[in-house]
Amino acid sequence: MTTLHKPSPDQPRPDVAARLRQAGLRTTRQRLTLAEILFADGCDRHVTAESLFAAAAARGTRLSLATVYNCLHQFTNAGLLRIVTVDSGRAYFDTNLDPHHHFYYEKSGELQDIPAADVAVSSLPAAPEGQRISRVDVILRLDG
Amino acid sequence: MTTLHKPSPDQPRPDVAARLRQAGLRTTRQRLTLAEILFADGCDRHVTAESLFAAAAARGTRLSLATVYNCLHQFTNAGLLRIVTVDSGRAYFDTNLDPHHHFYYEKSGELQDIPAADVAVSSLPAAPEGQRISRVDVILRLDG
DNA sequence: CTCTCTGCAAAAGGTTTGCACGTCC
DNA sequence: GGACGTGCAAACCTTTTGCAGAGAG
Repeated sequence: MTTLHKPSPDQPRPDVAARLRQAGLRTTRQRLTLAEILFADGCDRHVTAESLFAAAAARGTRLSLATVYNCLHQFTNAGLLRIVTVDSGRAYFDTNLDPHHHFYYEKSGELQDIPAADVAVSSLPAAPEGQRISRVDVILRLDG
Repeated sequence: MTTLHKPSPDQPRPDVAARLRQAGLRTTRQRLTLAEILFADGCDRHVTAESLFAAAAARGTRLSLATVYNCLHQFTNAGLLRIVTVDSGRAYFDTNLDPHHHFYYEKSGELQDIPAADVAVSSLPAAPEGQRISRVDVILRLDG
């Protein structure tokens, strides 16, 4: 049996904990909570620091906003998240690591994935001398 | 001959002043200075509020950063500029209004235009129900 | 003369940092 | 026990706002 004397609301699933360890991150309570929210069901998520903080608060975990920022960057550096830049003033973090693109609802600030296959970028210019293209971002802005 | 008694360093060219008036904006000293920097030579420019502020200061015009922000938004609303979002935390303004895309040098923060013709986006997904695609942004991120 | 723009300072986000304390291994 | 993470508050940076005074038409 597992630890029975601590029926916390953010009881981590083993795969989430393993995922953190594989990424070289210690499995602290706060990281497990955030990882659980982000990765547990395998769905693609787009979060901001603020929205993730709210989600953690909603499930009863007490942690500070600074820790959310720290964890988001640690997860990003560990290759568990990537940053989507669609708005100067707010950073979005995306759990979907495969190449893909985004719809951005400018009114609501929502993001929606577009599978890479749905956008055919058939020709690209060469990178300038001495440069390497690290990523191709396609953003379809929706004004409705 | 034109006004000789005022050899100011930001003597506006007539076309810049006309451009402001056509856009429905009063030709104030500050706007003329900024418009001169942005539009005078017809080259495409990418500025941030801070860089434009510095450019204005460099040519000896005294104006406040808040005014630069105000003017940038006024120019944008008047259709003289557009915003390029490549970095959450800083807004770039682009004098090139034609459809086109961007190289973004992540190290230096520089932007470089890519003509629309150089990027062939041959298929796009349909906009979600009730939505309209207001813009397609393609950003090629360079890490060098 | 009126209406709008500007300047300033202050506030408002969002994000980062420094340091003492706590906790994972 | 030692290294690493966390919490808090304060700092930071970019951007916005409110209001009094200046300038354009």
